[in-house]
Amino acid sequence: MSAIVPTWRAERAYWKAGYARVAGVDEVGRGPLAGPVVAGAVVLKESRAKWVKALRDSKQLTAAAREELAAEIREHADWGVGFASSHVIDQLGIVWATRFAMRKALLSLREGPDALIVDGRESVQFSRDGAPIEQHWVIDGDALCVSIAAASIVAKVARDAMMVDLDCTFPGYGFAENKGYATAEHRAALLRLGPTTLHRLTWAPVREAAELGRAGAQ
DNA sequence: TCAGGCTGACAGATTCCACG
DNA sequence: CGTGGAATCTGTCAGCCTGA
Repeated sequence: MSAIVPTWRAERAYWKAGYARVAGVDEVGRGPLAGPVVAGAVVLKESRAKWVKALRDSKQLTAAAREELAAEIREHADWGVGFASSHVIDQLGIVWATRFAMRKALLSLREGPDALIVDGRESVQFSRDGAPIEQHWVIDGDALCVSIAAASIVAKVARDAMMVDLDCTFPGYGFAENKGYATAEHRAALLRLGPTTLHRLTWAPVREAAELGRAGAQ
């Protein structure tokens, strides 16, 4: 992994153009077999520019560093998270569920944003009070853009906490460790215990486990 | 000309291995 | 021990190609 450091370039361009509240948006939890997809939205202040040193792609941070940064973001920035359950993912598909979670994250901000910097490839137009919001999509944005990196950290920490809680509700799958991802242990538990309401039934490994469970029961 | 299929690029993440 | 790269898994989408 090259040492790419996120920059304020996109935010500064918007600030210069008169957009005061620029929200970075990112989602986590697209790949797992179980659990929700979670989106984060963060509006950073220009005065917090020192964060550029600490903020990186959430995947490149240790869990402790993520927790620490998430606490700082929650204290000093306007932030929100949105969820789309596994049921919504099965109903809408992962892409629309992701957009649904992003919309909820934006709605949970204290104030509506003037402009958005969104991780990914342009796929949807977000709006505020019925009017389209100025938006800029950045591929690999969590590694390139500070606001998106902050949003990815908030979303990741929120989702991890949720999966730890759900580990108590659905013991035996190791959600606290695997966060719903298809580790060998999780796959083995899926075959042994069958899918729960947390599992994405449209995902092939989950569907196969459900079918094997049904065949075994017959 | 148009519909359908294929391919590659993109998103999320984990695991394993090599290297400094 | 920490870091980085490759391979792996999931799904969506845009663009190109092919055949009717």
